[in-house]
Amino acid sequence: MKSQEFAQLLQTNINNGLYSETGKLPTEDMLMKQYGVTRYCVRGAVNLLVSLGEVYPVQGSGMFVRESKREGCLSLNNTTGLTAGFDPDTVVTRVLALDLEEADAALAKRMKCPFGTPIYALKRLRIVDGEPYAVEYSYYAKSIVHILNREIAEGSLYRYIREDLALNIGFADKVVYAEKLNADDAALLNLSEGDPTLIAEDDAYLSNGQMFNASKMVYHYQKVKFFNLANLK
Amino acid sequence: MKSQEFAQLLQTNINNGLYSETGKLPTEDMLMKQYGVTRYCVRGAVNLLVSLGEVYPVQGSGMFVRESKREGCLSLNNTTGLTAGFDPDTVVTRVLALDLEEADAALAKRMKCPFGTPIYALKRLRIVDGEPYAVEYSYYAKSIVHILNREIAEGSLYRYIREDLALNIGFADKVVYAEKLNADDAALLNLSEGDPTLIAEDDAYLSNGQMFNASKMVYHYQKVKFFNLANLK
DNA sequence: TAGTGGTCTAGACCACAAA
DNA sequence: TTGTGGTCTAGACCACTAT
Repeated sequence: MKSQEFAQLLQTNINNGLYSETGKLPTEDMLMKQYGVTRYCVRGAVNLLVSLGEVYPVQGSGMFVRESKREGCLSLNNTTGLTAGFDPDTVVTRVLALDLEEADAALAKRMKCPFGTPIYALKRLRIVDGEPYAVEYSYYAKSIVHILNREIAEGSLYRYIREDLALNIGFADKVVYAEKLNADDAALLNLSEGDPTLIAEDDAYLSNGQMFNASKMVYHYQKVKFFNLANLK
Repeated sequence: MKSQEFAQLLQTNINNGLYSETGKLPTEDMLMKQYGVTRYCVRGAVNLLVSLGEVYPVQGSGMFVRESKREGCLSLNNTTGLTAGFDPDTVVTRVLALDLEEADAALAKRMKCPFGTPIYALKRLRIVDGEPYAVEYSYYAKSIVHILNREIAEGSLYRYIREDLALNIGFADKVVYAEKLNADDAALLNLSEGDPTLIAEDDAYLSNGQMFNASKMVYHYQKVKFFNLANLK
């Protein structure tokens, strides 16, 4: 069994509360025996969970579960966009605009591509439980996401890219800040111009380092919080 | 040489632009030869840098530098509070209040400690380049941070805890959101009541899992952005 | 002192990318 | 096909915690 699979197994155990009585995982030796895996595998899996902020190891003492899932918060570490973390049934997406453009200077810089590169430009309103949740402005490189139509845009684009296009999503740079809402976005979010809004800008890359997506999410400030489990060592 | 030291060395090289020509690190074999370290050490170091978002590996191709340091943004992954990432000379801290309290029900819950536990309560105004930057409300467990006075509070508390008290800071849970400023904080930040503000709440733990600090940072929304290098795999 | 996690060695073979 | 990173084995010893 690979470290990654084993990490998934441990994660499932944690989520099922298997270790909640003591708050700690079995020792490395126990895990090796229980699951018939090597120490290499155990340590690889634990390292993954540590870097995800799920557990923390204390030398000489054990490996402890870090129970601090903030309910209803969006994770800053694992997700881009929005669908992950919500029941898909509760998310409705209204496509406000979808165009195929050729990158001008600004967009070329934003997408780190040559001038004139074809780029899909998309504007969506994300609705959760019937309430407007975020306005999303996003761009996708046509060279990677060859086909993008309204039907696809009404679903989870990340699911589409990962599963239907079979591309490996790797990492993202995020910038988060607060701003005053403009009139347009305020109207879409049922808020007033000048109200606060929480903004997240993402640059997303495939695991081979190709940038495929830039987006700006304008969140309803009363409905969205981000959480992050940081390692300060 | 330990993996961690080697990661530090590689990080320094990256920061010095040693790899900026090709954008990639030497191969594992090269690093082993150049620095006389084992593959174990190389891979441990690279894994660290990957989890920090500094590099990304592409199987069969190489290890690439992820150049996206956002100038002037605060990192969400590595830091709590503020001093890290600024030239200490440019940061001035005004202590607005410092009291030793016994935890009431709310504070006991916030600090995950028993009712009545002694807690330092601190309110500070952080000033960067002469401009108000953030209002900070923070609590420190006296059982861990035994002594806290105005003189100490005017400096970097994390430096104090790490270096003077020789404690190992481990990790933090962060929650980030936007809000309307209240009149008090607005006055301190030279903004208006009802303006947006970016809030970060941190629960910080020693590496043995003891919680020692809870804080709420009320940031000037025009001066602060957060960035985060996320791994989506 | 015993238990537990942290580091390391010296190999081997697999999976993927580029030529 | 070759080079590169990914995974793994089977050990050994070190560093820290709890008793």
